[in-house]
Amino acid sequence: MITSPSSLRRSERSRRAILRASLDLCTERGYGRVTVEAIAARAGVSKKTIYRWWPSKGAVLLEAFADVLVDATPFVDTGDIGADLRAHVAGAVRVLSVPPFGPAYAGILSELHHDDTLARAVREQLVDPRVEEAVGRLRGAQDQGQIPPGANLPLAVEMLYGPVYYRHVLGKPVQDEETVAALVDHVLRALRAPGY
Amino acid sequence: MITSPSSLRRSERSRRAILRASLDLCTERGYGRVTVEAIAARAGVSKKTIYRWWPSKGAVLLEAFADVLVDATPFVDTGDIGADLRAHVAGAVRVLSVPPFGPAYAGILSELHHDDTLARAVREQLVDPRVEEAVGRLRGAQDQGQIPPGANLPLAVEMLYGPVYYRHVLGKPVQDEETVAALVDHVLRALRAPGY
Amino acid sequence: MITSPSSLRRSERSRRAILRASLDLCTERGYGRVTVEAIAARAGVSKKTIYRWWPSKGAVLLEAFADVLVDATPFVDTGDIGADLRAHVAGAVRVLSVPPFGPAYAGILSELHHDDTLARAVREQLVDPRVEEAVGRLRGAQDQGQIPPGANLPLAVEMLYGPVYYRHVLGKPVQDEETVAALVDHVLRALRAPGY
Amino acid sequence: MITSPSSLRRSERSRRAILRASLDLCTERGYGRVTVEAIAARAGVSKKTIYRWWPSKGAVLLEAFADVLVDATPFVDTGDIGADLRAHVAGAVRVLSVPPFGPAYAGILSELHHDDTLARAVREQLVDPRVEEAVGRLRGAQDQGQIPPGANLPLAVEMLYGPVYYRHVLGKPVQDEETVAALVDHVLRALRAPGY
DNA sequence: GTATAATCGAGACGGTACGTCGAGTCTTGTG
DNA sequence: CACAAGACTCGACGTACCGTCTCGATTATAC
Repeated sequence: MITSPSSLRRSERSRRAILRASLDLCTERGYGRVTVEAIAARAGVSKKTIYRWWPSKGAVLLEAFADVLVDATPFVDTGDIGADLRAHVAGAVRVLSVPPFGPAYAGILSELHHDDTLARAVREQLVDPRVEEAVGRLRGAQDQGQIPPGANLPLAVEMLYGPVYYRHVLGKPVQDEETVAALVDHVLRALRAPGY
Repeated sequence: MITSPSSLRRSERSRRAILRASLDLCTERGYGRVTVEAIAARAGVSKKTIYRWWPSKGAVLLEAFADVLVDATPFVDTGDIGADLRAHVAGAVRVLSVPPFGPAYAGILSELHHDDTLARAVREQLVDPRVEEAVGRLRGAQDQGQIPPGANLPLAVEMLYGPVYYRHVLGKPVQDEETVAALVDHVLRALRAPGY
Repeated sequence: MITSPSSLRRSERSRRAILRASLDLCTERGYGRVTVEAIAARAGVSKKTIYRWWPSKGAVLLEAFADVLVDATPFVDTGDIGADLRAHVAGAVRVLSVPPFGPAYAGILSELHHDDTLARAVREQLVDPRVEEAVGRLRGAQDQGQIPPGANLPLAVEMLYGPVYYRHVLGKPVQDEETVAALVDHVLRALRAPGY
Repeated sequence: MITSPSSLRRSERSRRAILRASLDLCTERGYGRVTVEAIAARAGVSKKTIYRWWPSKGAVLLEAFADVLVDATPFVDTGDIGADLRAHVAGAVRVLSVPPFGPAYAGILSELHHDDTLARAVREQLVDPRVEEAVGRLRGAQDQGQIPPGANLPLAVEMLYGPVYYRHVLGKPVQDEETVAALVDHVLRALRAPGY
């Protein structure tokens, strides 16, 4: 976690109340109206306690959000690379379409441009692991001959996630499975097309 | 425009000073530290004048940003769809890599999730026109037989812009022409691959 | 009047609308919430027109108020100095107890301490004439032997008006005729008591 | 006090700095040009702290003013009611003629007509105690036979304070001891004259 | 009867201050 | 010593009026 002041005296009770309150407030008012003061009041916690363990409200919500996303985007190898990619992306899309997670993540993303610490945390804890898993799965498919050698796998993953983020940020989130399927289909087609 | 009180009495002098000041401040301090107060002070203008014509600082910066982007992403038909798409996307990427436009646009995007008016303005003034032009150019290529009939052109455009936004939002903007070229190449390959 | 830019082209229509609007607003909202902008809007008049003819909102209300007060505090000589003083003071008290005049006058008084022009206008147009009339009437009574020679008549008048202002300013205005009568009675008794 | 959030955690340091700054600004600029912002800046205090403990700038200045006035108008019984009243009123007159207290009090009075809370505070903290003391002292003199039984003592006190307020509000403050002496003399004469 | 010049409505402008909000820090007293 | 409570400084918010300043569009004499 981003936390760190190293202490075992930390109150688990307070931590849970804070994460819970921040998600509740996000549901009720939307990310933009969540404030550290409101979280503290709702959780029955001192502002100081929040600042002691998290650097910003974005970090609080990131922690509250991360577990959910990790659970929702498992990565398995069924042998069918298309099915596996569809399941993976569909998991993310599904989480983002269930309040408060979609708005919360949009809110977190909105802080990245002025909060480098948070940006690094998001990349290291959320994005990179998922990208690497996806690249790894693609590489497995490549080894099995389902994808030509020399294919630009990182770019492929960006073509997969890119539209999801693009539409989420612009407020027209991807909602349906068909779009996910079409996306995966096109990416795989690009990789398999002649030209490498 | 987002503006509204519709008046011919509006001071062009003030308008220009405001747009200029907002871009300058964005360069000097970054989007997050630009405030309406600072814009007003820098432009030698009262806050009321800003609030009279724009609903938020995001709207001010959007207007300041829009002209530049429009100029930078022309759309021509050279007969070579690949070259045309590369030129178009590269124009956008180039603008976003020149301060203050990259940070400014990241900042604007960061406000969309809590400012629906601004979100609509961005879509209607910046995103949709560009997307439609790109779709139109692809349709032209389709008519000439360079792309199979039945190809999912809107999805293709999202696969083009998606990664650019994705990386811009995550703070790793696309900077080089090779990435743009590879992106366009993959998208076209997906469209042309058998399967439609 | 305080006015003056010397012109016969002045619109009587506007003048009346302004005075009317200012009294109406004073009734509805209280003096403190009357603003030049509101008067202009209510009267269907440009702010510039108000500023052309009056230096401040206090001056506008003074003009609206002055006529009323002058009519309400006539000064006659019935031969009975006590009755005359009672009638005079009671007239003022009566005006001040009818909205909007009481609050309006309290409001005007409240501006005197930071508006010397207005303070002079109030003294010269409202206070001094009334004081002088009262002193004159007392002097007449003195000539008739109802008051000893050498009595401090100006002080007597201040003892008459003083409590009225005192209570008006402190928000406990004199309302009843008995208080006025007692006041006049005591003042006359002071003047007639041995000691001069 | 007017204050209210009732706390022992209140910073005495800030409170003193605020009262001091408000009086200083009143001296330098006059009551009308004192603003909450200026008080905060001068006192090195945030506006929030001022608004936390006082409802308005008038309340701040009232508190700053009250101590001084209380000290300046002691009430003693020397056995000579005339001398005692003269000393009492002269004390108030003297305070009001020393900047910044005269202008400050005029300014406070000017807010009473649109600030009921402040009006009540002025009456309860400043005016009523002084009036009651004066009435009490007169009653003592009455008991000793210096004043006839049945005399209207509250009215007498208003005849004493009334002219002081009247002239203060109209910008011609009582300055000299002779006027005070004459005032007291007339009031006592009224009380002692036959007729009760 | 027209010039012609000031006044009119409307309302944008640069300002100053308002009173509120939230950030992040600091202090006090309790368990 | 972490905690809750909450006061503190700071800086920005968005609003309200101020008094000044163009703008045409009426007027209403003075030619």
